[in-house]
Amino acid sequence: MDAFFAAVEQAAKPSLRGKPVVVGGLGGRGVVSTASYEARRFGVHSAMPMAQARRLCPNAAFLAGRFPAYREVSDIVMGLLRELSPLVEPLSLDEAFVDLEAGPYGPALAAAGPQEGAQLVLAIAEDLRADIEARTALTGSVGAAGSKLMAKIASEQAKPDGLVLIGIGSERAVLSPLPVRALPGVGPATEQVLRRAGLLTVADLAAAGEGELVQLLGRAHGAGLYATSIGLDERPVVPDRDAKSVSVEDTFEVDLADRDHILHQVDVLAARCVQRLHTAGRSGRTIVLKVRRFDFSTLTRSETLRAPTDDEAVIAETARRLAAQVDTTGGVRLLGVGVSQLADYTQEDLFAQAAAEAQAEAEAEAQAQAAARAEAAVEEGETATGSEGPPEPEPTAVRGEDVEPPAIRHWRPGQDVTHAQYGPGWVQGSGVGRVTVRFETPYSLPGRVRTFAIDDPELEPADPLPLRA
DNA sequence: TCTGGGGTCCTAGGACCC
DNA sequence: TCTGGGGTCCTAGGACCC
Repeated sequence: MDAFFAAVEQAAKPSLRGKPVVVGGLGGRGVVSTASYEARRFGVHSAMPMAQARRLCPNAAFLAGRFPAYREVSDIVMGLLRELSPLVEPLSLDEAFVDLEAGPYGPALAAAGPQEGAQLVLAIAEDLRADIEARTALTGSVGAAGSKLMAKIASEQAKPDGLVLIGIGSERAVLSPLPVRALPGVGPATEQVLRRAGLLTVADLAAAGEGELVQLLGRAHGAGLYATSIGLDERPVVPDRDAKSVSVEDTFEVDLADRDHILHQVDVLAARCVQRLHTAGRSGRTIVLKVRRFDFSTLTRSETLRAPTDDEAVIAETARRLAAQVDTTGGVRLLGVGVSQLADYTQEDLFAQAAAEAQAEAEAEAQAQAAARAEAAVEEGETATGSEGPPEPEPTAVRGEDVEPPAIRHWRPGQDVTHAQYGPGWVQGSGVGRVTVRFETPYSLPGRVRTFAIDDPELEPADPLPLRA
């Protein structure tokens, strides 16, 4: 999808169509998620600090993201892709690989010669783009080719609102003149290494040979990049990848200096992480704490438990223990809590959990016996919570902590609202006790603006409207 | 007004084991 | 007695992607 978040905003908000729109973190430390093409003309791009974006393009609309709305659109688009094949591999909310040969067009594609095959693929892709536009009011771009690698490159060339097919056999001709940076997996660091070795284009990489690239970049990266440079990519399209980790993190508006403050935030993050873990129905063995200090130096500390857990108390306690190990003098800019080594069950799966704990205990006992000769294990702090106990892990008591008292209403730019008298609209801005709302919908003409007191009882948050009625 | 948040994969060293 | 060799797990960090 083209400039996805910004395009959703423009589709939802008629007054923003054709105008620069920047979606991202609006706080002092925010960065740009997506800039509309109008904003890109001013030099605004993803990952740029929001402050810089405001300097470059002060007249843009700066909006906080509305992820539920983006997910709704994404679901529609992914659904259209799944009509083309069961093998759909999403890369993000707005991008996916589709293996057409595995779908209803597979037999026709297999039977067709190269020319007819290409024509058929182009026809499928144009139909898809039309369907996307009809269903979402947004434009998408399609890259078609014989591998993920080339399809990705084709889609880059197709943006915005385009379609590019790279024919079988023309891979190397397309790749050769590209700068190395155009290849997936080549970021700033790799580009520098290659540039110092005099390798600027993909043709240079192919000419250098696998040996030299491995020398420069290491085993996996070097060999992978060489294969890429000659257009070799056999990776299958893999749908439904299971997540391998779950994490949450927060950058604070002001660095945290106080230890108790830091530990409290670790608790808050652990609770959010566990929430996500529960939603996913997973548990994990390794707890990771991430700390970014005042000077942007970033470190992680992790601890692997004997068995997977999704218990908030265990995860929070572990994260706090890890936090106690790091030097936070000077202040902390970001904290994160994550869980990896995920397993497929939750605490509700008592059988599975009991089995895992029994096994873990058996292993621990075996280890203890093997180590019987050695010194008394001092470090054993892990409470062996007996799985015999009353199997009643109802999620009752733990809740209270993260329930905040109803705060003063906070209106975020871009947020959907509805007014008892004026109907649906969105927050254009707020401050000094007032909130400005533009009353328009995806299907209306550009609407007009009205200002209210922030606690106006007639004004309420609302759900996003579909982009197509 | 410097630099988000959620991920993936790879490397490298040390522990530990056979 | 000069300390092989390989496999796996754990930890920490870094590059990269959207």
